[in-house]
Amino acid sequence: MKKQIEQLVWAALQRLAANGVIPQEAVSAPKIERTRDPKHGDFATNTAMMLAKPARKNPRELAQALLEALPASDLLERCDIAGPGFINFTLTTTAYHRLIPTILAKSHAYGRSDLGDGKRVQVEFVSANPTGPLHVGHGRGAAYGSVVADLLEAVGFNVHREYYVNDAGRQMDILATSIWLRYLELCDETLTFPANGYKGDYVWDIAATLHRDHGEAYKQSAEAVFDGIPADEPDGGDKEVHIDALINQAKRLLGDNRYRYVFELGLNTILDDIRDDLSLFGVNYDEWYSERSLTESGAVNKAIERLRASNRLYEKEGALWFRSTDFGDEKDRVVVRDNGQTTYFASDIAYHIDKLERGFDRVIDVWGADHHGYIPRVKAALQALGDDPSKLDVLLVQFAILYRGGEKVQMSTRSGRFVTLRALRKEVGADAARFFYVMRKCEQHMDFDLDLAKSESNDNPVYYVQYAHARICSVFQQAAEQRILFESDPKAVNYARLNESHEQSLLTSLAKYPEILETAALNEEPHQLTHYLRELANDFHTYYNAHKFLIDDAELRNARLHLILATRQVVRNGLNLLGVSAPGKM
RNA sequence: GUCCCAGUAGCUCAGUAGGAUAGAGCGUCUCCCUCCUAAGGAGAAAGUCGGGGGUUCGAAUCCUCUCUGGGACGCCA
Repeated sequence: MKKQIEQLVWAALQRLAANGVIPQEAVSAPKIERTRDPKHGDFATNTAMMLAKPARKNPRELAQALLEALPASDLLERCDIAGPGFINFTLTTTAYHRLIPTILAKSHAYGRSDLGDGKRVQVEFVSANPTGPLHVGHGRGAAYGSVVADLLEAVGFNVHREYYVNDAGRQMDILATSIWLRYLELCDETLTFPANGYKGDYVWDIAATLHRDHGEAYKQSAEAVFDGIPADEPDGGDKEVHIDALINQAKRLLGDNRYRYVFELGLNTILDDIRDDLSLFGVNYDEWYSERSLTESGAVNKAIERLRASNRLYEKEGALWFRSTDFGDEKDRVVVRDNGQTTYFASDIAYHIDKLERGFDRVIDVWGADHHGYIPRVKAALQALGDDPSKLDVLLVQFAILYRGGEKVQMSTRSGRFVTLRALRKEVGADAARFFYVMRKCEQHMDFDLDLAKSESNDNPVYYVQYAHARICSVFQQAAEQRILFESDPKAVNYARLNESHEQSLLTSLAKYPEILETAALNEEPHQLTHYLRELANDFHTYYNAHKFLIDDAELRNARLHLILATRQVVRNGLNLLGVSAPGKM
């Protein structure tokens, strides 16, 4: 509907420009918006006020000229000039009534568009290190990223969903070593577990698998393992030095093959768990991209060589630095450490080059807000290599801070004290969790009150929206049970009978849906959709309380039933995009 | 110290590519089930949009200064 008005105003502007009323160069796409107050009609534009200055005319006069140039349309009931020069458009009720059969015909496709023109967009999200189960912080990125991806797809982008698997690097070595030490404990060895090791129960589980499958084939005495290892932090040492020494010891004592086996066992077990967890959360990927593959394919070295060739690298204190300050970063960054190992940043450069080489028109990274300092250096690297950094958009998701009993819940993967996404899902359900997560703008800090989320109270807006859907289903259930006749052809219904104000506001809300999808998708703001659904549900519940649908007047009954059928379709479409179920019964 | 985010009703938050009288939910206070699910609805009270300047026909929205809170600033990943 909005688009149609836009086209009308655009045509009028062209006509005025052709007649020399306004300068051609001042003409731009008119801004049409929904009015807040129904007294102002359905849509309004401030175009006349915007053009008043370049046209050297009084805004109201210009508005009048614009109205006279407006092509005729059966969409419009009337157009008025109001206030300082607004033009208000009031649509005919038939325009709204026509919406019902349109929605029912389009069904699940109602609201979708081809705005994105099939452009290829990659959305990378979650990408948590596979060193432990996902926790509730990852959950927000998962819900947000997947809804953004779905929204973009709904407005016509070709979307590729990707998880970057950090399957190389020191954290993974720490995990492998932690598993092995727990395994030794299962072999009745007595040892002091390192302060910096992974202490979660899942580490015990993986160690138990190793013990069950291989008995004591991986056993070494605790004395041998800790021989010559510098002190841990509680004993006055450095925990980082301590754990690094233990990693080296594990590699030496186990040998390459056996160490690799433990490492892979840990990686695969946890990755499987993450895959399973996300899939049960309604989050699915097109690709799981391995960090290690970048090293193995030589992509990391190639990226470093390219930087070297473009003269952006220098050596200092034994390390190799990238001069990111040339591109606005605060300080230069290391790509190869003094011990010869490439940094995580080096892999990330290679990864982002690879993303652009794969031909995406746009690349979206969903990161935790703690990574914000990381953006300039990645963009700097892309720029240094002649890529277009504006193709990369990084969306930062603020942490969800958990509260339990009014107290902040401390989280740390390493210590094993965290609330997993899996636990949250089991407690509050995937529907409520997803809805909650995307209810807030991503850059907004979020207080996630576990007690509130756990209590299945009616405070939870997801129930409110789902209830609207279930209620409509229930009406049709009743109609069937009472053998009430229902005209099955939406085109054979007399919608002119819908003249209650409740019906009008419900129709207005239904008409807004495509507009909401568009702005929610283009601004990467899923919360707009959750708010919209709440309003739509509110319109329906109000209507439900004010009027009865299963009435004797067959003509009116059919009109009303089709209206709520269309409403159900839109509620269902919206919930579906959020990855939330639309139950037929509650 | 530098950077990022936030500050709107008692609480949690929408609204910000400038638009008409700033909106919801929760909480509080009144009402509504012989009626398609009361997990609902109707109504009321509640605001110096952190503060000061500026830009203009018009500012919660843009600029500037300032106050307050949260976070980030490794040859970690």
